[in-house]
Amino acid sequence: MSGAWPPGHRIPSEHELLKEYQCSRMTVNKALSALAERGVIIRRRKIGSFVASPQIDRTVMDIQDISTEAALAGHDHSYRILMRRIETLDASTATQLGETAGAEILRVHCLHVVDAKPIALERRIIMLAMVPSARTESFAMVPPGKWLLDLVPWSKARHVIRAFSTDAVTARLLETERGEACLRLIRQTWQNSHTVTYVEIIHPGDRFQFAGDFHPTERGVMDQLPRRSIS
Amino acid sequence: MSGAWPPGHRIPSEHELLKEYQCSRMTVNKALSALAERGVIIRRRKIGSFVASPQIDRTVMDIQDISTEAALAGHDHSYRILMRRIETLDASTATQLGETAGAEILRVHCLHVVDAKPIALERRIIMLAMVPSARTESFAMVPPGKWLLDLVPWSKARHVIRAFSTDAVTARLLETERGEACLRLIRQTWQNSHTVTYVEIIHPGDRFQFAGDFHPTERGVMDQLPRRSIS
DNA sequence: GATCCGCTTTTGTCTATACAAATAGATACG
DNA sequence: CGTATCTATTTGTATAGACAAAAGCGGATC
Repeated sequence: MSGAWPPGHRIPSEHELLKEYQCSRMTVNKALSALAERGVIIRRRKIGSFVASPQIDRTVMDIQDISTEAALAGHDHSYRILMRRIETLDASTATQLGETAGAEILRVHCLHVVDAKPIALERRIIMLAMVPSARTESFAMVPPGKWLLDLVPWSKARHVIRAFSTDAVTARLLETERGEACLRLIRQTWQNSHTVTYVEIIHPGDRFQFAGDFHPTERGVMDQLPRRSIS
Repeated sequence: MSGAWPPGHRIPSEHELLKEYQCSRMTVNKALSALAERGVIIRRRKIGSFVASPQIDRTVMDIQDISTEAALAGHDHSYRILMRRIETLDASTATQLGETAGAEILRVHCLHVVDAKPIALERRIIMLAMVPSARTESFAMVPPGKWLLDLVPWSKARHVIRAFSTDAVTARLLETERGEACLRLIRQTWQNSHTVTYVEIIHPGDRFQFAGDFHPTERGVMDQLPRRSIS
């Protein structure tokens, strides 16, 4: 990490390292495997281990549930259910989600308020086949995001972040100017290749950002600190 | 991952698993440690291992160099250097970067064009103390992002994604409407706690998004596929 | 000269064993 | 009853040894 060995430089073999550090091969191997997993080095049998080119900037972003996040940051969070309706999936939305039309869904719209300011507008679709208990849940006590995370395990998630100019309705709800730049986070969550939920969360651009740190060396690539902060 | 064990459920101890799977404890331990590193389970001595609550959605985003990315996607990429100037760091920028004022920097502005459409406006600061060879580099052949990645190893990076309404200058360069919502990616890269480069990349909102997938189970959390796509 | 075979190096993975660290629960003690 | 100590369990980490898999290299064979 000092940069003394440039990308492509061959690092000592396990055998050389175990002599240098006076430890067993398993120990050296574990360390090098961890580096390889983090993409710091590349290893090939018979060839050796090489410093990887950091061509690809990987960053780990924690995109948390809003209520949890606000609580962690010591902010006051509340929310209001704007809409809650059981529908069947129309053809175009079904295609978008990769599901079949006609499936029963629960549509929930929800406005999140932190420190008396609207911070997010959440538009969510919950597949009732995957989450039957949502049918009778009012979300009066627990917001839908948190409720789902606590209850339904998921095996795959996809996040997309886009920019978005507010339309009149969104601007009014978020108490911003119409046309204001917003961040739009789209998340689809699956369990065994079935969609569990699809959610669009719109954040006012002047009050929100997503952040991620990447430190290849520090213990636990996944154990990094702050990701998304309320500004 | 099937969901049969809900979050908080205690999974069998290493000793029970090695009996079940007829393998050594090291093998079981390696598997469980890998799951713990990915955040699928939580392990505590004497207590046991438990299915983690997937409260925190982690997503890995590859935020690549634009030219590399365009090449991968089979798009035609070109760029134009708009400005290239050696300056000294003023007080407010120095504070922003966490560096000391007066340091020599190279400021480079660059417009990236993919398939004849402007796709990104890059405003970059390179710390000349960390990258002395940048002083004589014209960036005529290789864009600054790629040039830096190939040459200078980094040990830490921070990414911030924000929404941004274009001002008149930016809108003209990106050939969009003024006030159009844009994605603004800010990246600061360090080498041993010294800033190497700071860059702001502004993407037109209608042509860009950031995406990330997360599959906790699949081999290599870091080996996932596409992150940022040109739409 | 081309192809195949075997040798060597290096990583990948497993086993069996050992001891350390954390800590819940039981026990002893004041 | 409260506190300290002991014990058992479970994870964390290390060692030494073994064999497998990939792949470069050299030599034998045709």
